[in-house]
Amino acid sequence: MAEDLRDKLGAQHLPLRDQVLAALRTAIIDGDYLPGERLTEDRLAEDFGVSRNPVREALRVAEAEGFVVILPRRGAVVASPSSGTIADMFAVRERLESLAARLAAERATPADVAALRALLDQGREATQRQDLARVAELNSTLHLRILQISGNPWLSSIAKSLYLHVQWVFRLGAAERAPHSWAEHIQLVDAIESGDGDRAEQAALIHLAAASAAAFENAEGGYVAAH
Amino acid sequence: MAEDLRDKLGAQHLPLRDQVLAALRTAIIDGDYLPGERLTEDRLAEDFGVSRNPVREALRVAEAEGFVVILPRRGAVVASPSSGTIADMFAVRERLESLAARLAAERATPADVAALRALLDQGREATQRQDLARVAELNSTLHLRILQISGNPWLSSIAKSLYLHVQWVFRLGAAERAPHSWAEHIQLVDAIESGDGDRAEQAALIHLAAASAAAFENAEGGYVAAH
DNA sequence: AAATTGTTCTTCGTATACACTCGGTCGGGA
DNA sequence: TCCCGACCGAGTGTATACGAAGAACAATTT
Repeated sequence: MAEDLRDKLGAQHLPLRDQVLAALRTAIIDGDYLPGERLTEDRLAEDFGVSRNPVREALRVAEAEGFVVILPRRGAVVASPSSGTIADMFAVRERLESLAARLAAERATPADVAALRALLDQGREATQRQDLARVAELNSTLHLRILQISGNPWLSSIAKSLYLHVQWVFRLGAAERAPHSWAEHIQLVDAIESGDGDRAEQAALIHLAAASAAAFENAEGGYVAAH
Repeated sequence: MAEDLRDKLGAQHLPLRDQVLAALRTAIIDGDYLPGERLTEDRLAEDFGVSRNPVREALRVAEAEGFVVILPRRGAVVASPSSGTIADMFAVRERLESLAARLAAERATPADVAALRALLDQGREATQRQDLARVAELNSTLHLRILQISGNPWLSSIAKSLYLHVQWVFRLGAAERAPHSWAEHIQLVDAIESGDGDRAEQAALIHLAAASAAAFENAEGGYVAAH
Protein backbone atom coordinates (compact mmCIF):
# COMPACT_ATOMS: atom_id res chain seq x y z
CA MET A 1 0.00 0.00 0.00
CA ALA A 2 2.77 2.34 0.96
CA GLU A 3 4.52 1.43 -2.24
CA ASP A 4 1.39 2.15 -4.18
CA LEU A 5 1.23 5.57 -2.63
CA ARG A 6 4.84 6.27 -3.37
CA ASP A 7 4.28 5.24 -6.91
CA LYS A 8 1.46 7.66 -7.29
CA LEU A 9 3.41 10.36 -5.54
CA GLY A 10 6.39 9.90 -7.76
CA ALA A 11 5.10 8.61 -11.05
CA GLN A 12 2.16 10.92 -11.36
CA HIS A 13 3.04 14.34 -12.61
CA LEU A 14 1.00 16.08 -9.98
CA PRO A 15 3.22 18.53 -8.14
CA LEU A 16 3.83 17.59 -4.56
CA ARG A 17 2.41 20.84 -3.32
CA ASP A 18 -0.97 19.99 -4.84
CA GLN A 19 -1.00 16.64 -3.15
CA VAL A 20 -0.01 18.24 0.10
CA LEU A 21 -2.78 20.79 -0.33
CA ALA A 22 -5.31 18.08 -1.04
CA ALA A 23 -4.11 16.03 1.92
CA LEU A 24 -4.21 19.07 4.15
CA ARG A 25 -7.71 19.94 3.09
CA THR A 26 -9.06 16.47 3.64
CA ALA A 27 -7.27 16.23 6.96
CA ILE A 28 -8.97 19.41 8.07
CA ILE A 29 -12.33 18.48 6.60
CA ASP A 30 -12.19 15.05 8.18
CA GLY A 31 -11.37 16.54 11.53
CA ASP A 32 -7.90 15.03 11.78
CA TYR A 33 -6.72 18.54 12.39
CA LEU A 34 -9.24 20.28 14.61
CA PRO A 35 -10.16 23.95 14.50
CA GLY A 36 -7.66 26.00 16.46
CA GLU A 37 -4.98 23.35 16.17
CA ARG A 38 -1.50 24.61 15.55
CA LEU A 39 0.09 23.62 12.26
CA THR A 40 3.81 24.18 12.16
CA GLU A 41 5.55 23.76 8.87
CA ASP A 42 7.91 21.17 10.23
CA ARG A 43 5.10 19.13 11.66
CA LEU A 44 3.17 19.11 8.41
CA ALA A 45 6.30 18.33 6.44
CA GLU A 46 6.87 15.33 8.65
CA ASP A 47 3.24 14.23 8.61
CA PHE A 48 3.19 14.19 4.83
CA GLY A 49 6.75 13.01 4.39
CA VAL A 50 7.89 15.94 2.29
CA SER A 51 10.16 18.91 2.72
CA ARG A 52 9.05 22.27 3.99
CA ASN A 53 8.87 23.96 0.60
CA PRO A 54 5.80 22.22 -0.79
CA VAL A 55 4.18 22.56 2.62
CA ARG A 56 4.68 26.30 2.63
CA GLU A 57 3.23 26.70 -0.83
CA ALA A 58 0.24 24.56 0.09
CA LEU A 59 -0.29 26.56 3.26
CA ARG A 60 -0.50 29.82 1.34
CA VAL A 61 -3.24 28.44 -0.86
CA ALA A 62 -5.02 26.91 2.11
CA GLU A 63 -4.97 30.33 3.68
CA ALA A 64 -6.41 31.92 0.55
CA GLU A 65 -9.13 29.28 0.65
CA GLY A 66 -9.89 29.98 4.27
CA PHE A 67 -8.97 26.64 5.78
CA VAL A 68 -6.14 27.99 7.87
CA VAL A 69 -5.27 31.32 9.35
CA ILE A 70 -1.67 32.42 9.19
CA LEU A 71 -0.44 34.69 11.92
CA PRO A 72 2.68 36.55 10.89
CA ARG A 73 5.75 35.09 12.53
CA ARG A 74 3.57 32.79 14.56
CA GLY A 75 2.53 30.17 12.10
CA ALA A 76 -0.67 28.60 10.88
CA VAL A 77 -3.67 27.36 12.81
CA VAL A 78 -6.74 25.56 11.53
CA ALA A 79 -9.52 28.08 11.00
CA SER A 80 -12.53 27.96 13.31
CA PRO A 81 -15.83 28.08 11.46
CA SER A 82 -18.43 29.82 13.57
CA SER A 83 -22.16 29.50 13.21
CA GLY A 84 -22.03 33.00 11.80
CA THR A 85 -19.84 31.95 8.92
CA ILE A 86 -22.14 29.03 8.27
CA ALA A 87 -25.04 31.37 7.73
CA ASP A 88 -22.86 33.52 5.51
CA MET A 89 -21.79 30.51 3.52
CA PHE A 90 -25.33 29.49 2.83
CA ALA A 91 -26.29 33.01 1.82
CA VAL A 92 -23.58 32.94 -0.81
CA ARG A 93 -24.32 29.39 -1.87
CA GLU A 94 -27.93 30.31 -2.39
CA ARG A 95 -26.99 32.92 -4.92
CA LEU A 96 -24.30 30.93 -6.61
CA GLU A 97 -25.81 27.49 -6.81
CA SER A 98 -29.16 28.78 -7.94
CA LEU A 99 -27.34 30.46 -10.80
CA ALA A 100 -25.47 27.25 -11.48
CA ALA A 101 -28.72 25.29 -11.60
CA ARG A 102 -30.21 27.75 -14.05
CA LEU A 103 -27.20 27.69 -16.32
CA ALA A 104 -26.96 23.94 -16.09
CA ALA A 105 -30.59 23.61 -17.14
CA GLU A 106 -29.92 25.80 -20.14
CA ARG A 107 -26.75 24.08 -21.21
CA ALA A 108 -26.91 20.47 -20.09
CA THR A 109 -26.44 17.87 -22.80
CA PRO A 110 -28.18 14.49 -22.62
CA ALA A 111 -24.84 13.02 -21.58
CA ASP A 112 -24.64 15.48 -18.70
CA VAL A 113 -28.07 14.53 -17.53
CA ALA A 114 -27.23 10.86 -17.78
CA ALA A 115 -24.19 11.41 -15.60
CA LEU A 116 -26.30 13.16 -13.01
CA ARG A 117 -28.84 10.36 -13.09
CA ALA A 118 -26.08 7.84 -12.55
CA LEU A 119 -24.94 9.72 -9.48
CA LEU A 120 -28.51 9.80 -8.26
CA ASP A 121 -28.73 6.02 -8.60
CA GLN A 122 -25.49 5.47 -6.75
CA GLY A 123 -26.73 7.79 -4.07
CA ARG A 124 -29.92 5.81 -3.64
CA GLU A 125 -27.96 2.62 -3.33
CA ALA A 126 -25.56 4.09 -0.80
CA THR A 127 -28.47 5.40 1.19
CA GLN A 128 -30.00 1.94 1.30
CA ARG A 129 -26.69 0.54 2.44
CA GLN A 130 -26.59 3.19 5.18
CA ASP A 131 -23.17 4.17 3.92
CA LEU A 132 -23.23 7.76 5.13
CA ALA A 133 -19.69 8.60 4.15
CA ARG A 134 -20.35 7.51 0.60
CA VAL A 135 -23.62 9.43 0.50
CA ALA A 136 -21.87 12.57 1.63
CA GLU A 137 -19.23 12.05 -1.01
CA LEU A 138 -21.80 11.53 -3.76
CA ASN A 139 -23.61 14.57 -2.53
CA SER A 140 -20.52 16.66 -3.12
CA THR A 141 -19.86 15.03 -6.46
CA LEU A 142 -23.36 15.78 -7.65
CA HIS A 143 -23.24 19.44 -6.75
CA LEU A 144 -19.79 19.85 -8.19
CA ARG A 145 -20.95 18.22 -11.38
CA ILE A 146 -23.82 20.65 -11.72
CA LEU A 147 -21.40 23.50 -11.18
CA GLN A 148 -19.22 22.12 -13.91
CA ILE A 149 -22.13 21.73 -16.30
CA SER A 150 -22.99 25.36 -15.76
CA GLY A 151 -19.90 26.12 -17.80
CA ASN A 152 -18.99 29.23 -15.84
CA PRO A 153 -15.44 28.78 -14.58
CA TRP A 154 -15.75 31.52 -12.00
CA LEU A 155 -18.86 30.03 -10.59
CA SER A 156 -17.27 26.65 -10.63
CA SER A 157 -14.05 27.54 -8.90
CA ILE A 158 -15.61 29.76 -6.28
CA ALA A 159 -18.38 27.37 -5.44
CA LYS A 160 -15.90 24.53 -5.37
CA SER A 161 -13.91 26.03 -2.55
CA LEU A 162 -17.13 27.01 -0.83
CA TYR A 163 -18.32 23.47 -1.13
CA LEU A 164 -15.28 22.10 0.58
CA HIS A 165 -16.16 24.25 3.53
CA VAL A 166 -19.72 23.01 3.44
CA GLN A 167 -18.37 19.51 3.66
CA TRP A 168 -16.14 20.52 6.51
CA VAL A 169 -18.98 21.98 8.51
CA PHE A 170 -21.14 18.97 7.87
CA ARG A 171 -18.42 16.58 8.75
CA LEU A 172 -17.90 18.29 12.07
CA GLY A 173 -21.61 18.25 12.70
CA ALA A 174 -24.43 16.53 10.94
CA ALA A 175 -23.87 14.03 8.20
CA GLU A 176 -27.27 12.57 8.90
CA ARG A 177 -29.08 14.97 6.67
CA ALA A 178 -27.41 13.76 3.52
CA PRO A 179 -29.84 10.88 2.85
CA HIS A 180 -32.80 13.08 3.55
CA SER A 181 -31.69 15.62 1.01
CA TRP A 182 -31.60 13.04 -1.72
CA ALA A 183 -35.23 13.55 -2.65
CA GLU A 184 -34.47 17.19 -3.29
CA HIS A 185 -31.59 16.21 -5.51
CA ILE A 186 -33.93 14.23 -7.70
CA GLN A 187 -36.16 17.25 -8.08
CA LEU A 188 -33.12 19.31 -8.99
CA VAL A 189 -31.89 16.94 -11.65
CA ASP A 190 -35.39 16.61 -13.08
CA ALA A 191 -35.56 20.37 -13.37
CA ILE A 192 -32.18 20.54 -15.05
CA GLU A 193 -33.18 17.87 -17.52
CA SER A 194 -36.33 19.80 -18.37
CA GLY A 195 -34.16 22.68 -19.55
CA ASP A 196 -36.31 25.09 -17.62
CA GLY A 197 -33.94 27.57 -16.00
CA ASP A 198 -36.50 29.09 -13.67
CA ARG A 199 -37.60 25.72 -12.42
CA ALA A 200 -34.01 24.56 -11.87
CA GLU A 201 -33.16 27.70 -9.96
CA GLN A 202 -36.22 27.23 -7.81
CA ALA A 203 -35.33 23.62 -7.07
CA ALA A 204 -31.83 24.64 -6.06
CA LEU A 205 -33.19 27.29 -3.73
CA ILE A 206 -35.52 24.84 -2.05
CA HIS A 207 -32.72 22.36 -1.58
CA LEU A 208 -30.42 24.96 -0.10
CA ALA A 209 -33.05 26.34 2.22
CA ALA A 210 -33.58 22.89 3.68
CA ALA A 211 -29.87 22.21 3.95
CA SER A 212 -29.29 25.55 5.56
CA ALA A 213 -32.01 24.97 8.12
CA ALA A 214 -30.59 21.58 8.97
CA ALA A 215 -27.06 22.87 9.29
CA PHE A 216 -28.18 25.68 11.51
CA GLU A 217 -30.22 23.48 13.75
CA ASN A 218 -27.21 21.32 14.25
CA ALA A 219 -24.76 24.15 14.70
CA GLU A 220 -26.86 25.47 17.57
CA GLY A 221 -26.00 22.28 19.37
CA GLY A 222 -22.48 23.59 19.22
CA TYR A 223 -20.10 21.39 17.34
CA VAL A 224 -17.57 24.18 17.43
CA ALA A 225 -14.97 23.20 19.94
CA ALA A 226 -13.97 25.55 22.71
CA HIS A 227 -11.36 26.75 20.21
CA MET B 1 19.14 55.59 5.72
CA ALA B 2 21.62 53.07 6.92
CA GLU B 3 19.17 50.38 5.98
CA ASP B 4 19.63 50.59 2.25
CA LEU B 5 19.30 46.85 2.17
CA ARG B 6 15.59 47.10 2.58
CA ASP B 7 14.54 49.76 0.17
CA LYS B 8 14.12 47.18 -2.55
CA LEU B 9 10.50 46.53 -1.82
CA GLY B 10 9.93 46.66 1.86
CA ALA B 11 10.93 48.49 4.93
CA GLN B 12 7.56 47.17 6.06
CA HIS B 13 6.78 44.32 8.38
CA LEU B 14 4.64 42.61 5.79
CA PRO B 15 5.88 39.22 4.67
CA LEU B 16 7.77 39.50 1.45
CA ARG B 17 5.54 37.02 -0.30
CA ASP B 18 2.56 39.30 0.24
CA GLN B 19 4.40 42.23 -1.18
CA VAL B 20 5.44 40.16 -4.13
CA LEU B 21 1.85 39.03 -4.61
CA ALA B 22 0.58 42.59 -4.47
CA ALA B 23 3.28 43.77 -6.87
CA LEU B 24 2.53 40.89 -9.22
CA ARG B 25 -1.19 41.61 -9.21
CA THR B 26 -0.79 45.29 -9.91
CA ALA B 27 1.78 44.57 -12.59
CA ILE B 28 -0.72 42.29 -14.30
CA ILE B 29 -3.67 44.60 -13.77
CA ASP B 30 -1.71 47.57 -15.05
CA GLY B 31 -0.67 45.67 -18.11
CA ASP B 32 3.03 45.61 -17.31
CA TYR B 33 2.80 41.89 -17.76
CA LEU B 34 0.52 41.19 -20.68
CA PRO B 35 -1.83 38.22 -21.07
CA GLY B 36 0.06 35.23 -22.38
CA GLU B 37 3.41 36.57 -21.21
CA ARG B 38 5.75 34.04 -19.75
CA LEU B 39 6.60 34.49 -16.09
CA THR B 40 9.59 32.43 -15.06
CA GLU B 41 10.37 32.28 -11.41
CA ASP B 42 13.88 33.55 -11.93
CA ARG B 43 12.67 36.49 -13.93
CA LEU B 44 10.11 37.52 -11.33
CA ALA B 45 12.63 37.02 -8.56
CA GLU B 46 14.97 39.37 -10.33
CA ASP B 47 12.25 41.89 -11.19
CA PHE B 48 11.22 42.16 -7.57
CA GLY B 49 14.68 41.74 -6.13
CA VAL B 50 13.88 38.69 -4.01
CA SER B 51 14.71 35.02 -4.06
CA ARG B 52 12.66 32.29 -5.71
CA ASN B 53 10.81 31.15 -2.58
CA PRO B 54 8.60 34.18 -1.97
CA VAL B 55 7.96 34.36 -5.69
CA ARG B 56 6.79 30.78 -5.78
CA GLU B 57 4.46 31.24 -2.85
CA ALA B 58 3.01 34.37 -4.42
CA LEU B 59 2.57 32.55 -7.72
CA ARG B 60 0.51 29.79 -6.11
CA VAL B 61 -1.88 32.32 -4.68
CA ALA B 62 -1.99 34.26 -7.93
CA GLU B 63 -2.93 31.01 -9.61
CA ALA B 64 -5.70 30.37 -7.11
CA GLU B 65 -6.93 33.87 -7.81
CA GLY B 66 -6.87 33.29 -11.51
CA PHE B 67 -4.30 35.86 -12.54
CA VAL B 68 -1.81 33.35 -13.83
CA VAL B 69 -2.01 29.86 -15.22
CA ILE B 70 0.61 27.40 -14.13
CA LEU B 71 1.50 24.68 -16.58
CA PRO B 72 3.15 21.74 -14.87
CA ARG B 73 6.87 21.67 -15.54
CA ARG B 74 6.50 24.60 -17.89
CA GLY B 75 5.97 27.51 -15.58
CA ALA B 76 3.52 30.35 -15.23
CA VAL B 77 1.97 32.59 -17.84
CA VAL B 78 -0.30 35.57 -17.35
CA ALA B 79 -3.90 34.44 -17.77
CA SER B 80 -5.79 35.60 -20.83
CA PRO B 81 -9.23 36.89 -19.99
CA SER B 82 -11.54 36.15 -22.87
CA SER B 83 -14.84 37.84 -23.58
CA GLY B 84 -16.38 34.61 -22.39
CA THR B 85 -14.86 34.91 -18.95
CA ILE B 86 -15.95 38.52 -18.81
CA ALA B 87 -19.55 37.49 -19.29
CA ASP B 88 -19.10 34.81 -16.66
CA MET B 89 -17.62 37.31 -14.26
CA PHE B 90 -20.56 39.60 -14.60
CA ALA B 91 -23.02 36.77 -14.14
CA VAL B 92 -21.38 35.97 -10.82
CA ARG B 93 -21.03 39.60 -9.82
CA GLU B 94 -24.71 40.11 -10.47
CA ARG B 95 -25.61 37.48 -7.93
CA LEU B 96 -23.01 38.43 -5.40
CA GLU B 97 -23.13 42.20 -5.47
CA SER B 98 -26.89 42.30 -5.45
CA LEU B 99 -26.78 40.23 -2.30
CA ALA B 100 -24.15 42.56 -0.89
CA ALA B 101 -26.31 45.58 -1.64
CA ARG B 102 -29.28 43.99 0.09
CA LEU B 103 -27.29 43.06 3.17
CA ALA B 104 -25.61 46.44 3.25
CA ALA B 105 -28.98 48.15 3.18
CA GLU B 106 -30.13 46.06 6.09
CA ARG B 107 -27.01 46.54 8.17
CA ALA B 108 -25.48 49.89 7.26
CA THR B 109 -24.93 52.29 10.13
CA PRO B 110 -25.13 56.05 9.62
CA ALA B 111 -21.35 56.12 9.74
CA ASP B 112 -21.22 53.58 6.91
CA VAL B 113 -23.53 55.67 4.81
CA ALA B 114 -21.50 58.77 5.54
CA ALA B 115 -18.37 57.00 4.34
CA LEU B 116 -20.12 56.00 1.12
CA ARG B 117 -21.33 59.55 0.59
CA ALA B 118 -17.80 60.82 1.06
CA LEU B 119 -16.60 58.45 -1.64
CA LEU B 120 -19.39 59.64 -3.87
CA ASP B 121 -18.27 63.23 -3.40
CA GLN B 122 -14.69 62.41 -4.17
CA GLY B 123 -15.86 60.56 -7.23
CA ARG B 124 -17.80 63.56 -8.46
CA GLU B 125 -14.77 65.77 -8.00
CA ALA B 126 -12.47 63.37 -9.77
CA THR B 127 -14.94 63.11 -12.62
CA GLN B 128 -14.97 66.88 -13.00
CA ARG B 129 -11.18 66.87 -13.02
CA GLN B 130 -11.26 64.22 -15.74
CA ASP B 131 -8.99 62.13 -13.59
CA LEU B 132 -10.03 58.76 -14.98
CA ALA B 133 -7.49 56.73 -13.04
CA ARG B 134 -8.73 58.19 -9.78
CA VAL B 135 -12.33 57.63 -10.78
CA ALA B 136 -11.63 53.99 -11.49
CA GLU B 137 -9.88 53.65 -8.17
CA LEU B 138 -12.76 55.25 -6.28
CA ASN B 139 -15.14 53.03 -8.17
CA SER B 140 -13.37 49.99 -6.79
CA THR B 141 -13.18 51.47 -3.32
CA LEU B 142 -16.89 52.15 -3.27
CA HIS B 143 -17.88 48.66 -4.30
CA LEU B 144 -15.42 47.09 -1.91
CA ARG B 145 -16.79 49.23 0.87
CA ILE B 146 -20.32 48.06 0.21
CA LEU B 147 -19.09 44.48 0.24
CA GLN B 148 -17.47 45.13 3.59
CA ILE B 149 -20.60 46.72 5.02
CA SER B 150 -22.56 43.63 4.04
CA GLY B 151 -20.71 41.92 6.88
CA ASN B 152 -20.47 38.59 5.09
CA PRO B 153 -16.79 37.62 4.99
CA TRP B 154 -17.30 35.04 2.27
CA LEU B 155 -19.05 37.49 0.07
CA SER B 156 -16.40 40.03 0.81
CA SER B 157 -13.39 37.89 0.08
CA ILE B 158 -14.80 36.25 -3.02
CA ALA B 159 -16.04 39.48 -4.51
CA LYS B 160 -12.77 41.14 -3.67
CA SER B 161 -10.76 38.83 -5.83
CA LEU B 162 -13.43 39.04 -8.50
CA TYR B 163 -13.21 42.77 -8.35
CA LEU B 164 -9.51 42.77 -9.00
CA HIS B 165 -10.28 41.01 -12.24
CA VAL B 166 -12.93 43.52 -13.07
CA GLN B 167 -10.32 46.22 -12.69
CA TRP B 168 -7.96 44.26 -14.84
CA VAL B 169 -10.45 43.88 -17.63
CA PHE B 170 -11.36 47.53 -17.46
CA ARG B 171 -7.79 48.59 -17.41
CA LEU B 172 -7.08 46.61 -20.52
CA GLY B 173 -10.13 48.03 -22.18
CA ALA B 174 -12.52 50.75 -21.26
CA ALA B 175 -11.96 53.09 -18.38
CA GLU B 176 -14.23 55.60 -20.08
CA ARG B 177 -17.38 54.20 -18.62
CA ALA B 178 -16.41 54.98 -15.04
CA PRO B 179 -17.75 58.55 -15.00
CA HIS B 180 -20.98 57.48 -16.62
CA SER B 181 -21.60 54.88 -13.98
CA TRP B 182 -21.36 57.40 -11.21
CA ALA B 183 -25.00 58.35 -11.43
CA GLU B 184 -25.90 54.72 -10.81
CA HIS B 185 -23.67 54.70 -7.77
CA ILE B 186 -25.65 57.52 -6.25
CA GLN B 187 -28.85 55.58 -6.75
CA LEU B 188 -27.22 52.60 -5.10
CA VAL B 189 -26.04 54.49 -2.04
CA ASP B 190 -29.42 56.18 -1.72
CA ALA B 191 -31.06 52.78 -1.70
CA ILE B 192 -28.65 51.46 0.91
CA GLU B 193 -29.27 54.46 3.10
CA SER B 194 -33.00 53.90 2.87
CA GLY B 195 -32.54 50.51 4.48
CA ASP B 196 -34.73 48.94 1.84
CA GLY B 197 -33.08 45.66 0.87
CA ASP B 198 -35.19 45.08 -2.21
CA ARG B 199 -34.54 48.51 -3.53
CA ALA B 200 -30.78 48.23 -2.92
CA GLU B 201 -30.63 44.90 -4.68
CA GLN B 202 -32.50 46.34 -7.61
CA ALA B 203 -30.16 49.31 -7.83
CA ALA B 204 -27.15 47.00 -7.81
CA LEU B 205 -28.65 44.91 -10.59
CA ILE B 206 -29.29 47.95 -12.74
CA HIS B 207 -25.75 49.17 -12.21
CA LEU B 208 -24.25 45.84 -13.07
CA ALA B 209 -26.38 45.38 -16.15
CA ALA B 210 -25.12 48.70 -17.48
CA ALA B 211 -21.52 47.93 -16.59
CA SER B 212 -21.79 44.52 -18.17
CA ALA B 213 -23.21 45.91 -21.37
CA ALA B 214 -20.44 48.49 -21.57
CA ALA B 215 -17.71 45.97 -20.89
CA PHE B 216 -19.09 43.66 -23.51
CA GLU B 217 -19.43 46.31 -26.12
CA ASN B 218 -15.82 47.16 -25.56
CA ALA B 219 -14.60 43.61 -25.45
CA GLU B 220 -16.14 43.01 -28.86
CA GLY B 221 -13.73 45.59 -30.16
CA GLY B 222 -11.11 43.13 -29.07
CA TYR B 223 -8.76 44.39 -26.42
CA VAL B 224 -7.56 40.85 -25.99
CA ALA B 225 -4.21 40.70 -27.66
CA ALA B 226 -3.56 38.16 -30.34
CA HIS B 227 -2.00 36.23 -27.45
C1' DA C 1 6.13 40.39 43.46
C1' DA C 2 7.11 42.98 39.32
C1' DA C 3 10.07 44.01 35.75
C1' DT C 4 13.77 42.78 32.94
C1' DT C 5 16.46 39.62 30.63
C1' DG C 6 17.49 35.35 28.26
C1' DT C 7 16.21 31.15 25.94
C1' DT C 8 13.79 28.62 22.71
C1' DC C 9 10.65 27.72 19.06
C1' DT C 10 9.24 28.88 14.72
C1' DT C 11 8.63 31.48 10.80
C1' DC C 12 10.80 34.05 6.97
C1' DG C 13 13.98 34.64 3.55
C1' DT C 14 18.17 33.23 1.16
C1' DA C 15 21.20 30.11 -1.13
C1' DT C 16 22.39 25.94 -3.33
C1' DA C 17 22.06 21.55 -5.40
C1' DC C 18 20.11 18.27 -8.41
C1' DA C 19 16.72 15.34 -10.79
C1' DC C 20 13.30 15.53 -14.12
C1' DT C 21 10.72 17.12 -17.95
C1' DC C 22 9.54 19.62 -21.81
C1' DG C 23 10.59 21.91 -26.05
C1' DG C 24 13.55 22.88 -29.56
C1' DT C 25 17.45 21.86 -32.39
C1' DC C 26 20.54 19.38 -35.02
C1' DG C 27 22.00 15.83 -37.81
C1' DG C 28 21.34 11.62 -40.32
C1' DG C 29 18.64 8.81 -43.32
C1' DA C 30 14.86 8.02 -46.72
C1' DT D 1 13.70 18.07 -49.42
C1' DC D 2 11.49 16.17 -45.73
C1' DC D 3 11.03 13.40 -41.74
C1' DC D 4 12.49 11.39 -37.52
C1' DG D 5 14.99 10.43 -33.50
C1' DA D 6 18.70 11.68 -30.25
C1' DC D 7 20.59 15.27 -27.76
C1' DC D 8 20.70 19.63 -25.04
C1' DG D 9 19.35 23.49 -22.47
C1' DA D 10 16.10 26.05 -19.84
C1' DG D 11 13.19 25.94 -16.04
C1' DT D 12 10.48 23.74 -12.71
C1' DG D 13 10.09 20.57 -8.65
C1' DT D 14 12.04 19.27 -4.51
C1' DA D 15 15.27 18.91 -0.75
C1' DT D 16 18.34 20.86 2.49
C1' DA D 17 20.92 24.07 5.16
C1' DC D 18 21.58 28.41 7.29
C1' DG D 19 20.95 33.03 9.29
C1' DA D 20 17.89 36.55 11.04
C1' DA D 21 14.03 38.14 13.57
C1' DG D 22 9.68 37.80 16.16
C1' DA D 23 6.91 35.82 19.93
C1' DA D 24 6.18 33.31 23.95
C1' DC D 25 7.76 31.70 28.08
C1' DA D 26 11.02 30.88 31.81
C1' DA D 27 14.55 32.60 34.70
C1' DT D 28 16.78 36.02 36.94
C1' DT D 29 17.33 40.26 39.21
C1' DT D 30 15.83 44.25 41.79
